[in-house]
Amino acid sequence: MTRYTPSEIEARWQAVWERDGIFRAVRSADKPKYYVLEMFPYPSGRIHMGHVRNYTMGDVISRYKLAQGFNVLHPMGWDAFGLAAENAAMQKGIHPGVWTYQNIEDMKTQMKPLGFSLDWSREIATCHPEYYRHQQAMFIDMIDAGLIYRKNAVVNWDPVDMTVLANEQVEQGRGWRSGALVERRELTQWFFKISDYSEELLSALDGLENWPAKVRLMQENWIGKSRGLQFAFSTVDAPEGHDRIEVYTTRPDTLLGASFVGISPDHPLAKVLERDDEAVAAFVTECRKGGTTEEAIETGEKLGFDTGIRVRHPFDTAQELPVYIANFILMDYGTGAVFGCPAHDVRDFEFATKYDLPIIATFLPSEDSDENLSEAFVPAKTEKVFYIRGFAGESWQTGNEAIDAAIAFCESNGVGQGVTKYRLRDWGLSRQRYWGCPIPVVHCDECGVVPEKKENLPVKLPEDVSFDIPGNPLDRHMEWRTTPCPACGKQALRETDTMDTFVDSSWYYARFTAPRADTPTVMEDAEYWMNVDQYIGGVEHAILHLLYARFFARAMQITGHLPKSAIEPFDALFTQGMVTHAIYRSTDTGGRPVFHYPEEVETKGDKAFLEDSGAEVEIIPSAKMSKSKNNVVDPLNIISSFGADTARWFVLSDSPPERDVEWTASGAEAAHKHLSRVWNISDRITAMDDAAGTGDDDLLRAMHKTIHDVTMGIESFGFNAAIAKLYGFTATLQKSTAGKTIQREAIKTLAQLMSPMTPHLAEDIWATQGGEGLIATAPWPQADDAMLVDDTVTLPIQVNGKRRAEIEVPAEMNKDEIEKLALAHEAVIRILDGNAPKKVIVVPGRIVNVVV
RNA sequence: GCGGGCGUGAUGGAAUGGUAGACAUACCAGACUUAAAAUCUGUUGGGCCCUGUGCCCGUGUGGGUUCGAGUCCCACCGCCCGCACCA
Repeated sequence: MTRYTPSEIEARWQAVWERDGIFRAVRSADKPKYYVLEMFPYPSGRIHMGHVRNYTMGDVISRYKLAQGFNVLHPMGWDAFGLAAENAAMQKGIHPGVWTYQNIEDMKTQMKPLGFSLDWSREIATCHPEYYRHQQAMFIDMIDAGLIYRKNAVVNWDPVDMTVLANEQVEQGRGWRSGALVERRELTQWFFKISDYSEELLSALDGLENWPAKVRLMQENWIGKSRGLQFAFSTVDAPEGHDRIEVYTTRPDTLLGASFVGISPDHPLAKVLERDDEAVAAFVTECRKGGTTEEAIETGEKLGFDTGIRVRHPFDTAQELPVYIANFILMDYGTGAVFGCPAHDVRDFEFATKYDLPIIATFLPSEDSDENLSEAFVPAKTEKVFYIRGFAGESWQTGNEAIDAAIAFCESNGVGQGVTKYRLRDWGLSRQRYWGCPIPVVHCDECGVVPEKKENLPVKLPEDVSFDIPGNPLDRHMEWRTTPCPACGKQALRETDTMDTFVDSSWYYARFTAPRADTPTVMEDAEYWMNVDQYIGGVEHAILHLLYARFFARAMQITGHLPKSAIEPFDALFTQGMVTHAIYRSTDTGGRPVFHYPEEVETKGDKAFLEDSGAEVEIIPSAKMSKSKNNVVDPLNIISSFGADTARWFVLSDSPPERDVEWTASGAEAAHKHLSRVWNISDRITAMDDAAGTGDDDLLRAMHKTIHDVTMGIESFGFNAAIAKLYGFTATLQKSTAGKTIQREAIKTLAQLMSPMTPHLAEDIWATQGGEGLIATAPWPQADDAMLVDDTVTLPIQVNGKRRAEIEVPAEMNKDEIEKLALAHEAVIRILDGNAPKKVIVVPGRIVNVVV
């Protein structure tokens, strides 16, 4: 009897895999390729259970595909630029580069014991000049291709991180990392022309069948396509140059319900008025402030200022509408001006009520409805309504029909035109930070903004910087900044902004296909390895990273860095859930909450007690692992006490992969127990003598069913269900009295089926039982269809849909005979009580239903 | 507000429209043990008559489609997520 000692076998097999280089990906024309990628980590220095879960899922796929004979690419790298490194530099006085590279080393040593099937020879770090020099080269190519431009823009300024944020990085008026209230600043910034690809990025979503519908929908909403009418009101008493106000509306069918025109505080007309009128200036200033105060965001009070200017209604020039400056109108959507139709818009209704403007219904739910509305009437656009002030189409029609008719009518009468708009803005990429990829341009007094020459790349970050003063140290580094102009050779200054770190992660998947190449990519490699067949990561990247990466693949195709076939870089996407843990809380004498680490707590049933004092603590169920709540479980502790295979098995076993899984000590122990049990079975089989046993056929049938079920489970990301089947088969094998040869075949197959999840244990059993070569490269077992069908099947008999009896029949028995048998069953006869059945439904192999 | 998802035992969760609760946890009982741990075995949705190889109810609530619904359709309730003054 030997003992399962994961620490010993795991290290041993990892060494063998590394020695044989079996996970090294080499291009090969005669093998189908499979590219599996997990979202690469930020090198914080510590791996956590979320990493373990994410990379274990990828590893299951990778090992499974390898066993199926695919040429698998499964690389790993580091999303290594970012603010945390600078914060560490400020707090601890360590250079961001030193901190980052040390963290990478630390995390690698923590990841290696998990035994992932990674090709470490392709490792990349985005902060390495060998990575970012290619990013700089592509940046220059993209400027040439017109995909990047510079403009003066009002930007989101994070006053804590002292940098600009993209619109996507502002959440409810706050910086996504710092949580600080974002201010508005006007700066000259670099932008990717992602908005030019709005339609393309939207319509291509349809082709991403193997993406979660949820993610596609989130992107669709984010791109925010709308169809509407753009037209101009002519003004009365307006300042010069403003004899027209362009507006955009998605509800042109409500044009006859217009009662005011609203313009943004940032509208050009508002800016003109602001200059000459103190009251306007005061109001506009208030609005700008108001946009970012917490109170304004919460209450959302609609404020307006009557400019005194009037506009003429396009259909009836005698009708004049007032022009308000309103705080809720955004300059960067549509034209920065709207017409208000209070009857059919909740916000306009609120505004009209406040400023005593008319509320004019254009349509009603029925012909006899009251025209005087007490609240805005906003039915779904697919609902038929009755138009009392329609001007195009039928009286009874849906909103959509009316909108189409209204646009057609307006176009043919010279009132504006139908326009499609998108919510998606261009992606501002400039960041006023040190630890990022330098933007490779030079500012020359003579030549203006000039891209650096490609032969001068990389523009490397200077090493000698200090972080004792807030702001970007590059600004202060005159020696680094001063450089000859690439165009005229005169002394000029480098750009000190660096790129948003989302740029780094927008193309790393492509770099992995040729990680050491002198060019950003190599066409043959990209053509062979792209696309990523399976991408796995957190749903938190559903919009930002995945949208940027999709855009970047297109931009790289245009600039000749990716083949056309790779413009949608991720064929299949899987978004996995988090690892959660209960929180253990007590209160101190001052009534403040105290959070206890799981290892300080002993659980008994549904109660938990502190190990040292025995005091009971409150259990708060399942929350995301968080340092502030002390509900973290360190993977390293789990590996040292149970082994990597246990950690891997457990994170897959308890919940479907797309959902959160709660880490529990008992669950981890159960996983470990199970692996020991498998080990012991293998041990027992080894010690068996060769005498014939009983039930060989039953064991083989169970084995083939398990092969079938587990294979299906892995294919469909049903890892938890696959594991349940493996538990079942283990129990069967444990009790089996079959002969040694058959049991040996069964344990070897079990090891193979487990090998994607618990590769070390599987490898060891394989070797012990005389498996050929490594289990990692052994061909995946095939289920024999003939073995999946039993000779006899148990059919439940229902009467009126309720189960009443069971019969055991030969599998190939025909319907008529089954029906006869079922009707002859005593329970059925008793229930029928002499009555003839109305109908008997026989589903062969499934069920019999007798209808009375 | 708009969009989407999900509601199944004490718990995590199984279930191509076909025996609801697989598998695991927890609990309880038993074997082994001086004892404990470990290991192994067994029970566990609720109720009724406990006589069964018995009957009734049961997948958030109410309705519908179907021979048959956790699964499909409609309405409602609850929870979760995304977006949000988007014209």
